[in-house]
Amino acid sequence: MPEPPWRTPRKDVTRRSLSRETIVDAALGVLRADGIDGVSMRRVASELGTGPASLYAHVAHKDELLELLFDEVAAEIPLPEPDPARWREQVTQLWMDSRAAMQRYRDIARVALGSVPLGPSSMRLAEVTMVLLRMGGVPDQAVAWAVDVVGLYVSASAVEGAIVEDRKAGEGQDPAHYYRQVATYFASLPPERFPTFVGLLPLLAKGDADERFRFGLDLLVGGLAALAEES
Amino acid sequence: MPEPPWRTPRKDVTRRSLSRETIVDAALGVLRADGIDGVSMRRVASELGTGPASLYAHVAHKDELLELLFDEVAAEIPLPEPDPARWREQVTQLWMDSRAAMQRYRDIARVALGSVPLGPSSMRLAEVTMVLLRMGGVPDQAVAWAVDVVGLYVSASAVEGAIVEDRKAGEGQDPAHYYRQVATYFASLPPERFPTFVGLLPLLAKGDADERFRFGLDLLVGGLAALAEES
DNA sequence: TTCGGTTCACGAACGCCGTTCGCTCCCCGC
DNA sequence: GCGGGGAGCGAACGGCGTTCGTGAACCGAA
Repeated sequence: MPEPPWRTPRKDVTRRSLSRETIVDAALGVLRADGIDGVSMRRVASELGTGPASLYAHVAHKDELLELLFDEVAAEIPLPEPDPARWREQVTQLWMDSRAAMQRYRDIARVALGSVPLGPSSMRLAEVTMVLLRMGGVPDQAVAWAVDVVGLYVSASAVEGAIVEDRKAGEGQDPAHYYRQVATYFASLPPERFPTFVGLLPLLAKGDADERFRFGLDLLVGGLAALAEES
Repeated sequence: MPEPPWRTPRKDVTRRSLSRETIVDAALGVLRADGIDGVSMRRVASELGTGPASLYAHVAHKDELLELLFDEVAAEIPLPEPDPARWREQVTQLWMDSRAAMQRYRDIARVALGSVPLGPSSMRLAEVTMVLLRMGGVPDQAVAWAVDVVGLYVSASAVEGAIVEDRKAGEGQDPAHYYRQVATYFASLPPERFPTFVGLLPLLAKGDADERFRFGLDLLVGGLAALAEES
């Protein structure tokens, strides 16, 4: 039913429609579609049919929005019911799940590396991690530091994964193109200057991102287990 | 000696004055002064008395400039003369030196996490790392993956260090202000929801950045050494 | 020595960005 | 019924990376 033309047109959008929640939801959508660089105040606002200024009533600045976003992702990480007999398996799984959750949201991990995550879900994650490690007999000081160290490793790995994923999809259409480029570069290296590197080339490319992540994770968890035993 | 006013004024800057080297030098200066966010094409150009367009004759885009910058920093990392008897000590030192070099240039480490460093100095670093690990008897596949994993950890730790450093210096003048803020937040956490976290609070704050970095590094190197022995 | 071509320098502009200002208008409590 | 506070938002500020087109400087050939 069209309005008579002499009526002053009213916005059909219900007023008071914005909220932290709707904003974060919209931002999550943009994040999934275009990655963290796509998440601009303007873009999120236009997704909600408004301008960037409107967001500032609900969010102090972009960084705050990004932290809310990260915590939303952290909320998706499944937390285990701590079982003393399987602590090692459980921490490993928890951290693999953390990385997987970040990977699902492109390069959201960059947020974690650009600030100390202090949201409720991030804190719960830290709490559960500590419980598991303590249960395994890891010394308290090591527990405290391990949360930090492993968080760093998991986030960094997720960031790297997102970059490679983007590079594969970027500009060209052939996902293998990026690998071929790097492989060509490596193959062109002077063997007399980089003998070991060139010698290990086939092994460098081996394994997918998950395997390589798992390798580092096992080193860290193994080290923590060793600390637990010697104490 | 002033010019007669009827002469068309000439630029007193010698033409052909720009080069990759002068640009990278200027950018390094900005980096030290204002961190990576201060390094904009405009800022670097104005440091050289010109406009941003002039840089594009020597550098394809900003990312390329940042990679050149990173490699310059990597060149400052002292490389050891490999000694089989001291391989473990030497890798540890090498990685601590890597982190220190990045720390000297604020948040340059963000560049390493935002791309795979392939510059000559970065490659030399990888080569030497591999030589040391192989010398220690670490299995080849582990050597190949370890370069990646440890690089991630070192860079991530440097990024985190730079953030904390910036937060300490940021806006307020009191460096302790930031710590007090975080401590207050932690102290306000409900102990019934985060019992372990709150219980370990004193230990979380313990140790400076170097000690905490060293902790994670020892976990990784220890894990690699264990792999070396069992093979 | 002159002349053409190539290369570098660079002013101006395009289309983004985060954030602020100030105005309008709605909703809630009185 | 009404006043005040807060949400919504158009416009603007100052910054960004990058491109385009113009012009000056240099170099080799004629």
